[in-house]
Amino acid sequence: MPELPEVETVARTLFPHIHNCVFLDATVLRDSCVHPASLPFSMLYGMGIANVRRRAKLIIMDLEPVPAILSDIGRQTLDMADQNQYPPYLVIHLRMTGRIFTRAANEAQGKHTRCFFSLQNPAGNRFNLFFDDTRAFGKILLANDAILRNWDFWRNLGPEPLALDAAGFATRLKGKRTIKACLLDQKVIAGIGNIYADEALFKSGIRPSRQADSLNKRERARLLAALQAVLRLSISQCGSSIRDYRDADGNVGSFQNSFSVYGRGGEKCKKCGSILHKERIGGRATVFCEVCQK
DNA sequence: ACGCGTGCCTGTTGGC
DNA sequence: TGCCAACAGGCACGCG
Repeated sequence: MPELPEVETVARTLFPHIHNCVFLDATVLRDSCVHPASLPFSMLYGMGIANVRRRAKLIIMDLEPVPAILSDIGRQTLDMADQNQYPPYLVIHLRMTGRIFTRAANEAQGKHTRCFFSLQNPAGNRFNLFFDDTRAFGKILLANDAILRNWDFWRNLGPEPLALDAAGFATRLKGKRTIKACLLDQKVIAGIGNIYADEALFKSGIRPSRQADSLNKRERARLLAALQAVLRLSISQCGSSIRDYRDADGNVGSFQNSFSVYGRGGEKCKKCGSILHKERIGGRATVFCEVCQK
C-alpha cells in the first residue's frame, strides 16, 4: 500500500523518465480513475512536465505549456498564464494498488490499466505513461489553483511528518480518539497509513488503543521521533512492497523485511519474544506487543 | 462538530 | 477440488 515513503519513491523514480516531457494524448479506460473535480484531460495536450513531487500520499506533476508543441497540435497560445486553459497540476493518488510507470509507445495496455498518456521527450521520441490500478481506488486530477483550493481533502491536509516539530505535533493530537486513528487521519498528519502507524507506535512503545490526548510530553516526543525514523529508514530502502507496490522502474522496496509488527500478528515480538496481538483499532487491522507497548 | 460505521473495488487466502 | 466468506485499506459519505 503506497504510503509516504512509497509515494516519495515513486515520485523520485518517475522524475527522470518524464521530466521535460510533453503530453500529447490521454486515454481513459475506466471513468472512475478520473477525480470528479478534474478538468478534461484533453487540456493536458501540449503541457510539459516541469517537476514531479510528493505531498502527503499524492504525486504532483507541475505542468507548463510548451508553445512549440501547442502550435503543432493546433491549440491556442494566446494567454500562457491562463490556468483555465493550461492547468498547472496533474495530481495522482495511488490509493491501494495504483501503479504508474512508463512503457515504449508500442507496448499494449495491461488488464488493470485504467488510463494512459502519450508523451514526447525533448528528443522528439514518443512513449506512454501508464496508470494501472487493480482495485481501482486510485484517482487522477487535472487541476488549477482554484480547484485545489476548493478540494476539501487538499485544503484540510495536515503537515508533512518529516517537517513537524514537537510543539506542532502536540497541538494536533487532540480529541477523544485512539492515537492509532489520529495517526491515520490525514487532517492530523499527512502521509501516514496503516504500516507506518503500527511501526511507529511499536518503536515508541505506545499502545495503539491509547487515547490521543492521554500521551504525555515525553511520549509524544518518542512517537514523533519514531515516526520520523521509520519513515526516513523506509525511504532509504525505497519503501515497503507487500504485494502490489512497485516504484516507477518496476522495482520493489525492501522495508517490508524490517517490519516489527505490521502483518506479524500471532508471531513473536522481536524485542521481548511474546506473541504479537492483533485487533481492529480505528477501523484498521492493528498489530502490537502487549508487553512492550504501554 | 466530531467520531464512528459502511461502501467502494478485486485478488488472495483459508475453512469446509 | 471447488465454493465462498473474510480480508486487505484510503477515503468519501452518512449517521447520531
